[in-house]
Amino acid sequence: MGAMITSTPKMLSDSIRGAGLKVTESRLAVLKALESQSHADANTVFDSVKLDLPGTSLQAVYGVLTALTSAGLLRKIAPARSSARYELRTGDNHHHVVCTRCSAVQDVDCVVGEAPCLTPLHDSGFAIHTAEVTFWGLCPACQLTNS
Amino acid sequence: MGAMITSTPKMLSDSIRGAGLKVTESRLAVLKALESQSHADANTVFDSVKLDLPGTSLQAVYGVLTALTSAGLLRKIAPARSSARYELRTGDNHHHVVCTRCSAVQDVDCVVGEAPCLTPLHDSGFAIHTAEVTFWGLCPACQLTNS
DNA sequence: CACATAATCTTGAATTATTCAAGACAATTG
DNA sequence: CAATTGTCTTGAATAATTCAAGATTATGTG
Repeated sequence: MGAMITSTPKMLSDSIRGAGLKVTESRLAVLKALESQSHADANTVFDSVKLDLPGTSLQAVYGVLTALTSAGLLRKIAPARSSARYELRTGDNHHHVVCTRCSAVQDVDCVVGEAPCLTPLHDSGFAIHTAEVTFWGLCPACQLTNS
Repeated sequence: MGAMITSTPKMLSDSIRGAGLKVTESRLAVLKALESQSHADANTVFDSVKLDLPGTSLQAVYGVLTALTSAGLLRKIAPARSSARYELRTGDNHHHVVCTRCSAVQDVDCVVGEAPCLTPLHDSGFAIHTAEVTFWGLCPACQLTNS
């Protein structure tokens, strides 16, 4: 579960280049950060990136996250009440559980396997391209806290 | 679809009181606004409310929306890239389609009837109380616009 | 119905996440 | 290695939302 991917720099470079983007230190660092810590928000990614590249600005991280997201390398999730989170786009079909209290995010596989809820609708008039399922609840740690 | 509800002031008052809250002009006005325009954000609700109660502040609207939401009278939805939207809690089980371009929101019934995707999971360790499905796509109007 | 009390609203300001803009700099192409 | 275009840095702006203090009001009680 949440198996940590450990890509080589070359693999990361290739995926960035393959998406038609220039390969930069910042982009490599952001991908690396998200490999070790999925569902991180911009600020958390920023903190990780700074360890390797102290000169990096928060705005650069925002730019990289936006670029990689629209290139399809990252997936952005934005649950209510918390800042946007990012994860590597693995291609598998999973959803998220978000803690109502501390905003912790965890992956969950689709309960029903083939994701029937995600079947595109044709009667709405919308041209649907994505579906997203978010579960809300209390994470194990917050269940132990009273009130 | 999206059948407009037209409650009497008495009905609205009763539901507020029934939720253990004081009945105020602002709260009645917010509920009334959301009856005629579902999925409105705080600012839109504010504009509607001002028509009846010119002295109302935006902060009051935020307060009312928060109070009514935690009392269970409203449901708050917060799709990525757009501000939070509110709708009357009707008790039925429906989801939302959000336009990727203009952020329009529309209700959709659960594709599979009994909402299997919403079955609480027990293996995640989370105490799940809510599930939310959001579809993303282009609304009919935006499909006509060229990129 | 007047009062007390606690909830609610108003006004004004602060926060947080995120985006914009202009110029400096760096990655790819040839 | 020079040209080009994309990307990053710095500095500031925006938008949504929240906080705080005092004024006001809804509601239960006498």
